[in-house]
Amino acid sequence: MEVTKVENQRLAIQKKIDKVLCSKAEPETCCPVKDILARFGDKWSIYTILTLGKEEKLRFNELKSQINGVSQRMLTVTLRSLEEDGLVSRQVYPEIPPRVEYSLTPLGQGLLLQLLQLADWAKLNIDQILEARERYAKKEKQAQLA
Amino acid sequence: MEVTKVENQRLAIQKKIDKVLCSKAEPETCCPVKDILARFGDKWSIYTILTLGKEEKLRFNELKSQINGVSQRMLTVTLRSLEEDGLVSRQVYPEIPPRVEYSLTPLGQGLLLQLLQLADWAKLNIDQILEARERYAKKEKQAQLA
DNA sequence: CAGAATCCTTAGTGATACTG
DNA sequence: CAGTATCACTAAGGATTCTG
Repeated sequence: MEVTKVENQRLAIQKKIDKVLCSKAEPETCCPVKDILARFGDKWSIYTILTLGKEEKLRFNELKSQINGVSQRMLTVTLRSLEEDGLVSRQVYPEIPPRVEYSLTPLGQGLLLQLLQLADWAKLNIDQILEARERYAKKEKQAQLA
Repeated sequence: MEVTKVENQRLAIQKKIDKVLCSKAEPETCCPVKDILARFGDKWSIYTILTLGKEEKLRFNELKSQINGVSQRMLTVTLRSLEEDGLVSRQVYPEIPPRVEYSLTPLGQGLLLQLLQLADWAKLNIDQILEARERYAKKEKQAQLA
């Protein structure tokens, strides 16, 4: 019985993978995971989403000062691409000096929750990963000596 | 009552973000999410993990033929980095011709589950994202005409 | 078969200067 | 303030050739 259960779980996973992993043709829009990952797989998107998640509404320079190390250019590029995907909304107030407020859309908030879940897993397993890296580094060293 | 509940949820999220988002110093090892994302934010890692998740054990060329478009070099690089993090195990059989079998470690299987969860979200929301992109493209076009 | 090594192209990123 | 435009650099990725 137990064995069948595990077996069934395995099959369910394989089935899921098959649906997610469209192996051929159209590299775009075909694999939704890949497409989503491309959104925050870059250097600044995660930080931007997390920072906006904390504060609800932030102006350009507020974001820039809270995201440590980002350049003006890259923040602009990142915000544009997030806006393009409907994850961030951009509210322009036609004043002088100009004021622009950024915030997460409901869609962006949904993604934020996914990121936080991933973060839970990451925190739970980061030590294992760091250990694995050390082990690997040691093995490398020994291989070089030989 | 309802309001307080929502309010509390919001605070819980902000707290979580604060823990995940270490804003200053040590860019490495400090933000676990970023660190994990760097693992499969690249071009081939996800495909590799998903493909290995389907088949349990695969040889180098089997992987290469199943991951559509990957070069020999990039597959090697990807596998090495996944092995380094303890996500993939590499079993060498000292025969002639050589045989090498790759498989997910328990840690890698854990990450696979996370990826599949993300995939669920992705599939659920990909349409909204695509719509947002179209809307954005239209707005861009109109702005250019003006 | 499973790669290592090399070279080359280009996309991502960053610094700087300028503008409504 | 909130950008845009330009240039320059680096690293990711890919094509090819060679090997135990």
